[in-house]
Amino acid sequence: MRKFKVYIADDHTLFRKAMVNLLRSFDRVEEVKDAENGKDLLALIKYDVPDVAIVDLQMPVMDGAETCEQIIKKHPEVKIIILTMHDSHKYILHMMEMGVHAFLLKNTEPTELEKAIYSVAEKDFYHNDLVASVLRKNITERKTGQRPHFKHAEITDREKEILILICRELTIREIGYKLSLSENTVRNHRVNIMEKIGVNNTVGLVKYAYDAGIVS
Amino acid sequence: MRKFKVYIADDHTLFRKAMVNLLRSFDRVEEVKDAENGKDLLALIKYDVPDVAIVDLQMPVMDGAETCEQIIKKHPEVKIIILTMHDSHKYILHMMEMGVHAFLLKNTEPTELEKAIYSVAEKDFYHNDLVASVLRKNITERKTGQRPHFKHAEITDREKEILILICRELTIREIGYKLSLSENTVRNHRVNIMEKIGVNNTVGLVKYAYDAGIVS
DNA sequence: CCGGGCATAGTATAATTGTACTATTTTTAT
DNA sequence: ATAAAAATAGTACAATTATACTATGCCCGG
Repeated sequence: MRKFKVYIADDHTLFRKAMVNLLRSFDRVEEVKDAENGKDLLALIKYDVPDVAIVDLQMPVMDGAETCEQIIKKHPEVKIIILTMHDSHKYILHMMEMGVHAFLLKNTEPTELEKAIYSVAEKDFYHNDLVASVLRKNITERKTGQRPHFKHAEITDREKEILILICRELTIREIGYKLSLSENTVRNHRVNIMEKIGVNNTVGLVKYAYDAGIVS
Repeated sequence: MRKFKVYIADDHTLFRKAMVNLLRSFDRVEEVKDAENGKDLLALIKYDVPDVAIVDLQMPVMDGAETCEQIIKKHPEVKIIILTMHDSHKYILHMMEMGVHAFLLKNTEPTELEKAIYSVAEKDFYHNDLVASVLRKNITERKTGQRPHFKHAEITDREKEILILICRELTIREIGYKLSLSENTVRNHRVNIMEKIGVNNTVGLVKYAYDAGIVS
């Protein structure tokens, strides 16, 4: 039986350290390292490549999506398991397209995590209910034509910057002033974000920002 | 050296189970039980009273605040440690008044958690930077008169109901229709919530709901 | 039985957000 | 080098939210 090297990135120290304990208790995990954000995880990987990387979607400094993109680009042999708080379909689909190997909610059982680790390491993908529901929903929506064809939730850096300021309770005017932009420009970015993530009001924006780990 | 019984409530199974492992590794912790929400925790306590209860602030079914209120009322001898994701001052102050014994961010070191457990069990309160900053900020705000005197963040049930619907991206009109209320009534509730929690726009509302565990 | 908080509902106005476009320049990727 | 994507800025109008009040009936605790 092969044994695996597993790295984990999560900004919540308590959770992360507890997870390290848990992972070490798994029979076929032989080495565990942890990082508190995506950047540090990448540094670890550069130094020594693991079999599996467990990445929290919600992280400051470098969020889960960006981290995965980097890992896949530089080390495609590393299998990635995403941990997420909420089963927000939008970016899960996006990340599946990116080539992530598993998605787990933070309220799964430890044994399921263990299964997922072995599955991605050996069979490349771990298929669970979360993934199934995302796929099903995507099909349904495409069929009924709701949210026409799912514009990818690929927020640009500028858009992310503005989203963060929105979440700091700044108005369009204040953001314009802060970034030395016309109010119209800010408004346009705002609209573009809303279209990309498929919402139509402020509430949707803030929820997305939370769920995607853009704000914490 | 006395040893302690510790219970933990958190809806994220992975985190909770990992925490159970961690807690069991502490020298002076002799027994650990876990519950996935406030209700279950109360049931456990009813059956057998622990020395310390660790409660996640963000929980569905019965949120942290409500859970603590119940514990303090029925079992004042149980020491309570609140775990919170974000250092949102507002309800920390409120919960301090309620008589909670410690506040820890989820990104503290395991050793600090250990210290906190022993401290609350023996000395009744664990004082850390988070608590200090909340107290300091409260003093400052009272002095400068911002947010006049801190109206308690005690959202009523009706208000909570409306807040939840706001977070589901419903407009005032839609909420009014859904609850068979006048739009004006809904608007008034909305304003009252905003005043109670000290925000002045939708973004603040949604962030509060997230941080307080009212929505997940 | 009385005050206070709560839920209800109203009026009126200001401010901000949401929708729907066009258009120019800059940056990026092939 | 060129096409696509991103960032910039604009106009105009509709819809919603935010602010600031008044007012009434209800229920609960002292």
